[in-house]
Amino acid sequence: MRIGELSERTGTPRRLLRYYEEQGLIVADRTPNGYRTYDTASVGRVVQIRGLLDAGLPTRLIKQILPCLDKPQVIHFSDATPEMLATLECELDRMTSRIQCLTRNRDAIGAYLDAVRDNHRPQAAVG
Amino acid sequence: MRIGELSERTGTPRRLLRYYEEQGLIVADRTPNGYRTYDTASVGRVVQIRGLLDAGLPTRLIKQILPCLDKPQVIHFSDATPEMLATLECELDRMTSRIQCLTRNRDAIGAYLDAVRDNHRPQAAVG
DNA sequence: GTTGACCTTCACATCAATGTGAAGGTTCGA
DNA sequence: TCGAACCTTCACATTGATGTGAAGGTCAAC
Repeated sequence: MRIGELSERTGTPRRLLRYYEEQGLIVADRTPNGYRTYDTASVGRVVQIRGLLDAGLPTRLIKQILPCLDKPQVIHFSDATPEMLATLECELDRMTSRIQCLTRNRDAIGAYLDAVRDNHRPQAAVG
Repeated sequence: MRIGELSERTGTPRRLLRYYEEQGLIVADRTPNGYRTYDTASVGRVVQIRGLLDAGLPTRLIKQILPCLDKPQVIHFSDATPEMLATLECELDRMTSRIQCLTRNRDAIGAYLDAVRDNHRPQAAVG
C-alpha cells in the first residue's frame, strides 16, 4: 500500500509516517516513480509506535526497542551490544515505574469518578 | 522550604518548579521578600507531577487530574463539571491503553533480555 | 490533454517541556 | 562591607513531535 492508505489505516498523518521513516522507526520500499510502499505489517508497527510515543517514549528509544519485539522467536543477538543491553535494562525499569505511576493515578481517577457517580444519585454531603 | 531545597529534594530544576507553578500544577506561598516557600507535601506532589509528565501526560491534563488525587477522602464535587468528568473518563481510558501498551512492550523487552542472557552462557544458535 | 488525487522533497511554523543566562534584590557570614 | 549563595523576573534558545504549505512529478479518468 502507499502512504495515503497507511495513513488512513493507522490514523496517522502522512507527515508523521515520513518522520518515523526519517527517524528509522519504519522502512518503506519505493516504486519506480519514487512513491513509498508499505506491507500490511506496517500497519501494526505504526500503531505500536504511536502507542509507545503516546506512552512517553522518545523515537530514539522506540527505535532500539522495536527490534526486540518484531521477531516472534528469532532474535538477532549480533546487534545486541553491551551498551544497548544496559540501555534496555535501564529502560525496562523506567517503563515499570511509568506503569506503576500510571496505574496508581488511573485507579485514583477511577475511584474519584466512582465517588462522584455514587454521590450524584443520592444526595449526600458535599465539600 | 524554599525553591532550592524543593529542587534538591525532588531532583527537579528550579526553572521547572517555576514552570509548574505557572501552569497551575503547584502553588507557593511567598515570604515578605518575594521568595517562594513550599510545605513538605509539595515534595510528593512534584514527584507525582514528574511521574505523570514522564508517562506522557501534558501539564494541562495533570492539572485536571491532580485535584482528584490530593484529597484523601474529602472530594470537592463543586468543581466537577460534566465536561471535566467526561474528560476524565476519556483520559481514564487513554491511560488504560497506555498502561497496556507499556506493559506489553515492557514484557517483550524483558523476554528479549532474558533470551539474550540465556543465550550468552550456553553456546546456542544465533541469528 | 487537462483535471484531480495522489505522491515527492523542502522548509518554515508551532507547541510543550526544558536549558540558559542576564540583571538585579536579599541574606548571611568572613 | 564585601562576597557567596540564595532568590526574583524576563527572555531568548533548544529539542522532539507535529502542522502546514509551496513547488513540482505521476497517473488514472474523463
